Amino acid sequence: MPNESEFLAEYDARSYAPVAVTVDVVALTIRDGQLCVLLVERAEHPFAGRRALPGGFVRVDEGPDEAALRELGEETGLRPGEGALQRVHLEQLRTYGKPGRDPRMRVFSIAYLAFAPELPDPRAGSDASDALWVPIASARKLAFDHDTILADGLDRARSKLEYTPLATAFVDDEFTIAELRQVYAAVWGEDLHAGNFHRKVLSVPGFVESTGHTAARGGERGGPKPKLYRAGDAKLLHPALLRREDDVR
Amino acid sequence: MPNESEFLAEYDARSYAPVAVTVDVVALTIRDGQLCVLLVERAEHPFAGRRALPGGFVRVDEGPDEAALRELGEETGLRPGEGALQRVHLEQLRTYGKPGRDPRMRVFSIAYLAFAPELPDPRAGSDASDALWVPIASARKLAFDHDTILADGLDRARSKLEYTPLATAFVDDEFTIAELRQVYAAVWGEDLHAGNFHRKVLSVPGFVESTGHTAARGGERGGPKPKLYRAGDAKLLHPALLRREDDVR
DNA sequence: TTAGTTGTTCTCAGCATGAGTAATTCTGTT
DNA sequence: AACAGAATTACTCATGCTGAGAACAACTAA
Repeated sequence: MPNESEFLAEYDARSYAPVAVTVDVVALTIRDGQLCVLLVERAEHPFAGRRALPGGFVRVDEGPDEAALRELGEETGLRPGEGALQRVHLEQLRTYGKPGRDPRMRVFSIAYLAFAPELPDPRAGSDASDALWVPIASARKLAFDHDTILADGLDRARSKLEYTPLATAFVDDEFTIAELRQVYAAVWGEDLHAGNFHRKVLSVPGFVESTGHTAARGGERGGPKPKLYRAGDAKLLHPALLRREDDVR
Repeated sequence: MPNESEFLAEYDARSYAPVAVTVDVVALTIRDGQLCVLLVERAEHPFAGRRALPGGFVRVDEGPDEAALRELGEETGLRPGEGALQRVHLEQLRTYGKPGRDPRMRVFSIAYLAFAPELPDPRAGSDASDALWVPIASARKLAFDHDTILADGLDRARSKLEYTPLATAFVDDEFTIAELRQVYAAVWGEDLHAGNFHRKVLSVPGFVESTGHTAARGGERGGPKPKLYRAGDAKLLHPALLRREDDVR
């Protein structure tokens, strides 16, 4: 059996194949009741002028998770550890690595999915000035294979709402049941029965807990002052909040 | 704006960081009612003598999916396109890339999950002679971070049985309801109520379809000759076949 | 004040589930 | 040849969850 140093030598030889590993982030938020994704306009070749998911190289000293959070912070203009950025939920989606997906060289892209409450517009004049929130209906013809990545991310987001309390990542710390319902409506693209949703949310253990507070005022067009809730400690919803069969398609 | 060739030059400079991309496969099958995973014994440094998930480098001319299928074929001794290997279901699990997870260099490993019907033992004397099926209870202390990858794979497999017809990937082309039930029992590690399972499987549209045939003989210890079914065309089970809440934990 | 909207709670029928029972058909053994 | 044990399949029944609709009160905008 060869010794360890011989193996390391063989390794180094193989490793010099020109391979890059990047992260791309599908960052979702809800603005004005619409599900939106964070996109950047590419200034560089290839696909200059086209929109793309924010992303970049994974540095030698960081893991993919850290790289994704860093990229998200850079593009939104929020500092890591800064308020709103701490509330985002980040999870790995999947990795895309077919030969030819980047015309420059072999690139493996680890895609991430981020759920954020309503964030401020990326700061003008900063590095992030080219980033913007785009309603998903308008997010088409993206650079590289980012259309596919976005579609996969939306699929994942829609099904995660069913069996996890992730909808709470889209709203503020204190929220009303109606706000939570609007998250489901925006992500699933369908209206939900207000009464049944109310009953369901309150009956699933650990989904939400009461704050005892009441909102300062009712809805814009009327209605009583709703009660306020915060996220519970459940990681999984039991029983789940399932979509209607026709919508799953 | 710089032109494209200037960008390509900048790219080449960055790309020579010593980075490798591999695939690792969590291949599951059921043998004698036990859920088993395919493992190889490492002959080389590091972790020589320890067991590990089968895997290897993604070649320059292939995508990650192809690489995973090729590795699985090499380790099981089955040729691609050869009978049993065509029936395996293969899906990407997630990518592991924390610095230091491989002591030699920076390695990103794209993990795959494979579901296979009972496969023959890897051929002795072939390249795959060091591979073997191990009951998951005995698959511990694996090389690298493969314990984590295996655990993630099992989580995924268990929850996929709930809402997809993937259990049919563990059985032969024609199977009985009882065989299907034993798949669930083995993967979830709990016994299921035979009557309710029967009713449920037949009531979910597209899960199984009748072949009209009947098994040649009853169970080993008695019982009538069961009817035979084949997998239906559903990709998702509606309504899902949910685990009891206590088991999800 | 009025009209319209919304939060919240009920009611009710339908469906799915978990648990148990029973008829029937086998296999292996006495 | 008979028997015991076991497995498939089909039931029943009580319970709980769901979707749909209705009711009521609280509130906003006009």
